Amino acid sequence: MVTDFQKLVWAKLEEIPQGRITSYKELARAVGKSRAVRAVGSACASNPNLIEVPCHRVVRSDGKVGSYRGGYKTKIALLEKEGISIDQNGCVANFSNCFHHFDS
DNA sequence: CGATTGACCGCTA
DNA sequence: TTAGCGGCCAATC
Repeated sequence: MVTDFQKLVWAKLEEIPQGRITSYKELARAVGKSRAVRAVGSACASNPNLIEVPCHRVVRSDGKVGSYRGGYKTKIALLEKEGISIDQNGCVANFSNCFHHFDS
């Protein structure tokens, strides 16, 4: 089932330009629920369009890439393909540099 | 319809 | 400074 909340989250994801990333917290704030970070995760976890929707551009606010529906390594591979560098600790190298902030 | 889980965040020890 | 616990919102079983 596709709810309005999910569509809202996915819509925000598409606003992220290529080579940029965002965090679940920022994404939650963008949809008007800054405390619903876990809900955003659930919404993306149920995302049927892993390629169509750039859900791999979403990372944790502490700098780590977090997890991914299609697998941890797959997320890293996609991010590197977008130009994002990931270190051995599973953290985004250019985190602050490539971070995308929403208007809201 | 009620309970549990999950791609998390922030505070406390 | 690092590790652990509780809380939050939605989706899924």
